[in-house]
Amino acid sequence: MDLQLSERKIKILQAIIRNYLETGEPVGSRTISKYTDLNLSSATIRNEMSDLEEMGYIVQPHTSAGRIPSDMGYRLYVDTMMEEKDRELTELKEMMLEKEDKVEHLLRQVAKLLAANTNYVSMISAPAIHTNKIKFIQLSRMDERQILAVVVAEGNVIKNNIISVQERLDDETLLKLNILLNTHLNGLALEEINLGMISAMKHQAGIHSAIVADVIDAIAQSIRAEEDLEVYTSGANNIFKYPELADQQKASEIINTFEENQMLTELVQGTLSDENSTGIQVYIGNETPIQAMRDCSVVTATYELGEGMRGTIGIIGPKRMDYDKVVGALKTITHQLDELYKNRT
Amino acid sequence: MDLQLSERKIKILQAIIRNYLETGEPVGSRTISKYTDLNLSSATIRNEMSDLEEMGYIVQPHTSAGRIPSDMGYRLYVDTMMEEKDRELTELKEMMLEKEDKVEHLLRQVAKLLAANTNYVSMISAPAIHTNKIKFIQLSRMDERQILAVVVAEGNVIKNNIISVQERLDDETLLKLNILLNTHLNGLALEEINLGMISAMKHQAGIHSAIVADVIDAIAQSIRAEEDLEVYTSGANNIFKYPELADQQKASEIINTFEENQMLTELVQGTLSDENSTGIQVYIGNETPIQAMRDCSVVTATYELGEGMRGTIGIIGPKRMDYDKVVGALKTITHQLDELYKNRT
DNA sequence: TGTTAGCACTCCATCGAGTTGAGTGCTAAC
DNA sequence: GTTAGCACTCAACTCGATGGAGTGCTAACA
Repeated sequence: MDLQLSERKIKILQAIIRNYLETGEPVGSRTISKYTDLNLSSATIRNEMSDLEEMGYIVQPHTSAGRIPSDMGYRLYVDTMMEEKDRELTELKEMMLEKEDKVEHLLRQVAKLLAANTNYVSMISAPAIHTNKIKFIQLSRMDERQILAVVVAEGNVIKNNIISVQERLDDETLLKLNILLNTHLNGLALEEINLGMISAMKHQAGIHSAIVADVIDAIAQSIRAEEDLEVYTSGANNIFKYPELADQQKASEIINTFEENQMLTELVQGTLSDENSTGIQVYIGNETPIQAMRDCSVVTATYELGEGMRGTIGIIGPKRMDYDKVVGALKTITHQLDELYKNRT
Repeated sequence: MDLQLSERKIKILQAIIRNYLETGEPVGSRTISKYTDLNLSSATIRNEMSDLEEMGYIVQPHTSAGRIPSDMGYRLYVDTMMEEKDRELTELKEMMLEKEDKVEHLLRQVAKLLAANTNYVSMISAPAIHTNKIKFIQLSRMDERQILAVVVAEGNVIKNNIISVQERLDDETLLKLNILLNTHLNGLALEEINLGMISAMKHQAGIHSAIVADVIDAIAQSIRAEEDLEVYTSGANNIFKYPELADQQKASEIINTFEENQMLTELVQGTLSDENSTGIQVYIGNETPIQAMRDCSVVTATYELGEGMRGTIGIIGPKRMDYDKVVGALKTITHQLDELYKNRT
């Protein structure tokens, strides 16, 4: 048997997958024979299907049932046969015109929209601040022993931090510290802050060097706290629309995973670190790093809100999800998010 | 038939409910006859049960099945027969010692803990800021046309707000505005800010009165934005542990409700506005304002984090939830949250 | 040599009949 | 007022029969 896929085999495989994506039912040889332009009898199709099964692209749930795509089959489909559908998400455009000024709200809205449009579950991670530049820092005194540090980063991401200090601070000192911090740190990405700078600042702060240390610690910490980054999900109940995911065992597991968004961050990290051409990644079944989602497929994309502010947006659905549509939708949406930022500045 | 419940009927009803809460199965006359100290034959129990059914406290899922409590039966139980179990939530104490400084994180933790301990779904609303006093306001300039307003309220609740202004502001003016706002507004609850004050401030601001208006608008808006208050839920997948809630239709509906936390706020509002003695409210089945939860019971409690900062904490579970335990746990937890605040200040 | 028709075979899904067991309501006796 | 006894009901389960979709194989055909 030739291990190479003939043209005809590809056509048949494609037909099988397309059909299965639509119906969710195993597809038999007669269906293919009838609804393709191949003009082959079901018997011939059967032979070919037998080959395809042996090659590992399709499987039979049981003898005397039709075939369904294997993970490998889906993979081939996604890699080589997909035809993206460009879906217009007009609602998104409208929504964005409203200029949600809270990034968080915007993202939630996007997630919601995406879930509603695709009938899958959507997730979206807030853009990671640590790739981002500090716009300014503002220290204010709250009371005797506490000061409030506000860090504003490029893209108007705001972090608040309450710092407890040992010594009392008068207004003048606070002002000086403010200036000191801002002159040194403004415009820097958070990774760019190094020990040399810190010690220089400490030196300049003189007797207040302890506070500088505290403040920088707090800033660093507030950044690190962001490491377990927020991930919003939407449309979790959509999984009930797909019988293969809707049984209690699986549904419970999946829902739980969404709640423990800890796990989702793994996915996000994976997507962010990966630098492939399109920025879109597809995890089929067991390819996903999340055990609970072995019966799902996950499609993720990276969006950018300008200068290094990157987040991840993703769709989780059954393995038989409409990849064409999903990839198209994700592309559209990331593109529109990019646009949004451009218009904003 | 006497409409008054005899001592014996009460005992039987109580036994039925207790048993049903434990097993989740309809309970028959023989069970009661055996496992109570009433020493009555099953036939007698049957007669009594027949009465109880006629009175509406119990129902039969079908002829030839045992009885289960009706909403009315549960109601009677909760109102008069419950024996709170004081559960020690030691983990909570430990956790609180760590002094999570972000209120949000603390609340999420509490929700998680509560869900894990009860095996029901928990929800918790962030404390409403609008019952709260302004500690200070800090305006900083971000760039030409934008200023950042940080409002810190009693209890260290922090709101950020980016305000776009028409005119350019120099540092001096900003400083003046800062002082102006703080002298007028510090220590006030947000409802206490009235038009008189605002016009006074505008007057003092002179040519910058437009900005004062902008700022106050923004503050008011940031407060109003808080109206659709955050509600965190945890343990959603616990509903799958109760067959009466685990079927697709219902589970989907319930999960969806959690996501649209819009709905939950209704519940929260209801609890917050109600001023009954214990602060604990029990909604059984159809009593709940949320249609999707007609097969659930919801128990809510109000917690306080000092001076007017109140939020709601709640448990959602099947109607046959262990009310004794849940009410106990909620009391413990709200009490400990109160304690926490005391130790903090 | 590739394609097709035909046929036996497999296996799931569905349906109905029969069985079981828990539980009731009623009646008559205590 | 309480209890024993009995007929009755009904959901849940088991079991076998039936039907249909689909396959694999073989033999014939172009």
